[in-house]
Amino acid sequence: MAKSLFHKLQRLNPLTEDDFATLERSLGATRQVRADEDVVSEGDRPTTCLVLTDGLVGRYKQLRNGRRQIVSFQVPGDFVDMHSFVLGRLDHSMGALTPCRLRPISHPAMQDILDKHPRIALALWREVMIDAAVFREWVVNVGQRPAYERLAHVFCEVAYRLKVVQQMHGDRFAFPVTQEELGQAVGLSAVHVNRVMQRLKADHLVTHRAGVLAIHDWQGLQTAGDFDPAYL
Amino acid sequence: MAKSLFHKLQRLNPLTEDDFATLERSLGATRQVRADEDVVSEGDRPTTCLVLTDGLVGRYKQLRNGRRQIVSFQVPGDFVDMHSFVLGRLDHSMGALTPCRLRPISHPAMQDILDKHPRIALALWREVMIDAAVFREWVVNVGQRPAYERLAHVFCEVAYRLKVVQQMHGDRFAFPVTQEELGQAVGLSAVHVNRVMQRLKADHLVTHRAGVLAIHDWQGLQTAGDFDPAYL
DNA sequence: CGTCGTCTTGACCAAAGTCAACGCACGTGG
DNA sequence: CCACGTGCGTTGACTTTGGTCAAGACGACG
Repeated sequence: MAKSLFHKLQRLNPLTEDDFATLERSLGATRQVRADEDVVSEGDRPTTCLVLTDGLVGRYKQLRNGRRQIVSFQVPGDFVDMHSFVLGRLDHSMGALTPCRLRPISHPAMQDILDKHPRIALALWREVMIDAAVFREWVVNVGQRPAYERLAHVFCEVAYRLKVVQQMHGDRFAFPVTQEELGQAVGLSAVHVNRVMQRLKADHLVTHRAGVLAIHDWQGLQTAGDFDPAYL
Repeated sequence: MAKSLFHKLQRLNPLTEDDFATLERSLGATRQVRADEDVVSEGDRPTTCLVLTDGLVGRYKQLRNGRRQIVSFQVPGDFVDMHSFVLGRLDHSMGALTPCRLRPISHPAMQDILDKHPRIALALWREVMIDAAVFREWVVNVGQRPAYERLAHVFCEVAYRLKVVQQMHGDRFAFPVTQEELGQAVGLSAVHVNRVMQRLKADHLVTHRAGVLAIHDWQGLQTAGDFDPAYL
């Protein structure tokens, strides 16, 4: 069983040995996706739900004018498309930002879990609701905060979520994302992201080098980003 | 039974007479909320879920610096806080933008419905997932679209959702929202909203007067707002 | 060693914000 | 019934934030 998934679910609703055994049985063979490839695409009608076990994926929407907006980052342990189970057709795409590994759960198997394993079901619904909370927070971030706060906030969120699944190592974590992509996540141009990153570094809050993000002043970063993890 | 709720659920997953009877029995006494009052507040731990039967409410988050972001509009027929059922504590507030009427369903009653009435349950989960899709679209809207498109897009969305619950009358619907509030929804200053509204009017797309929004060119508005209802 | 993608920098530009004043409609109280 | 206050919409002048464009540096990799 993927370790991240374990930590994640334990936090949402403690599960029994038996629950985990059930999950393990329901998970299909690992699928690998190369960086910059789509995991799923807008318009797809998947027949499975996917669990991200390794890597970083970006959920995004492509606009007609060519721009794109990343609407969330997904980290290991995330059930990455519960909507496909309920809604069928996807309204957005998900792209691998790094090489990824995912494991599917067929929709029937998912139905079975929801029907017969209430503890897992509750954990899953909690996850869905928290995802929604994350989207709301992103609306706030992009809608109201200036560039500096905006970036600080995203870093806090990702760090916090990675900590839950034990993917933070000390004050640093793997975050091999270009400034272009960062810009697409926070609604800024790559150039502006660049300048703001320099300010964040000058203020001894974070540095981003060689695909790893190091947080030098966690408290300061939270303050700068107006970050409160209550929504997570 | 509230008519909007009926139309809404029929669209999400057709229900039987019996399902509706169950719902009707589960709904508590109507609660009235005056305009500008909060329906629920951040930090609350409600013991009921609420169905909006009349009026318009804005889901919002207040920032420490005093600004606020409206993250969605809720229209009649909406189950307005399913998260309270799953998560307990609210991460945001909901304010009545107009006088509102709401009917509660206690959490135990909700549990009962989800356990024993799979058709209703499915409709509800679809609604939850569509809400999430709306949040995603708002991230896109606020993150990538210029002011003019942004406003056009929100108008399209609200119109579309009101149409579903039969609250559009011809090309117009009640939308008694100040330009200040509109700005809080799309991440613009009230002054800028004002100027853009004038352009929208000059372009014969919409007019907003006396609390009603009239759409003069539905096709044009959709194009201007880069609106595609696939996510709803 | 050269190429490609990303980061960096500078000069300039445009969208949207801010501030302040004024108009207008509505409601309240004298 | 009028005078005034209040909230909202409107306008203008000015500022700021962030966008765009273009060029150069840097670094990984074939």
